[in-house]
Amino acid sequence: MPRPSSHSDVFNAVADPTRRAILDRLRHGSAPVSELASGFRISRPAISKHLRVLRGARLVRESRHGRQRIYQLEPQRIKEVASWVEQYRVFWQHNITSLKHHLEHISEEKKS
Amino acid sequence: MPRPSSHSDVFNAVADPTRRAILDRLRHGSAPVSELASGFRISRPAISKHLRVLRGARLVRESRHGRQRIYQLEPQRIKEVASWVEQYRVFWQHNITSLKHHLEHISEEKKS
DNA sequence: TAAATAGATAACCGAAACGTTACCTATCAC
DNA sequence: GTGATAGGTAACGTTTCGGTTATCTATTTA
Repeated sequence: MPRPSSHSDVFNAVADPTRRAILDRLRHGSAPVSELASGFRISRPAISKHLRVLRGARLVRESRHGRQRIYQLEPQRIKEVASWVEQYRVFWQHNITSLKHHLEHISEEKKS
Repeated sequence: MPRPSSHSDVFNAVADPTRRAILDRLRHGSAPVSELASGFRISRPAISKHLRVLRGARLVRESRHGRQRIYQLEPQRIKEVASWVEQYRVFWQHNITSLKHHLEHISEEKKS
């Protein structure tokens, strides 16, 4: 019995390399679907599905201009990933002293 | 024809909420499997599988002590996620001026 | 109005993900 | 040695994912 997986989860949206590539492309400016699709060998319906996931996660926004749909980066929710990751920074910086202090700080918080 | 998906991909490993919870637990210190599993309602084999994925992504390390296997955080590869996310910081900080400068800098790079 | 273009949706398929139960191996305690 | 404990592996089922082709709608252009 698998979990619902929330479908609008940012971590999940960002897990796929094609979707990350789309976001990376959008960092350089908004673009219509055809231009986004041109960078990949997969079919356009496949791109449409990826865009739907990105929309669901509210990582992009769609606006219509004529028969084109312009996609735009909406980066606010990437902060969720950023703040999760930040909690690990002290660990990979392998400054033993600061790590020790950090862990001591945690156990202090537990006590209170 | 789905992509190979690399299986040791950090983004993929981190996409699952149970695996993130395991990593979060390990930030507070190493722990044997039984202790890691006690926080979840899913079966221990399921936990074992998640741990295998985390090992595959080299996000954790296993060391054996008697019949216990102690899992330890190995946070170096989270840097990959961090550096990807960092590229978006300028966007969510919605400082229009800095964003404009940023995009101009990009187009300068394109020309060269 | 008719044809072309931009793109989404539907139906389908194979593979992977995630869970389960059953079983196996290794170590510890009696 | 025997039983209990720690934890991995195997086999299996269901759901989700990521891709495809075919079809549909909306807009633009001739």
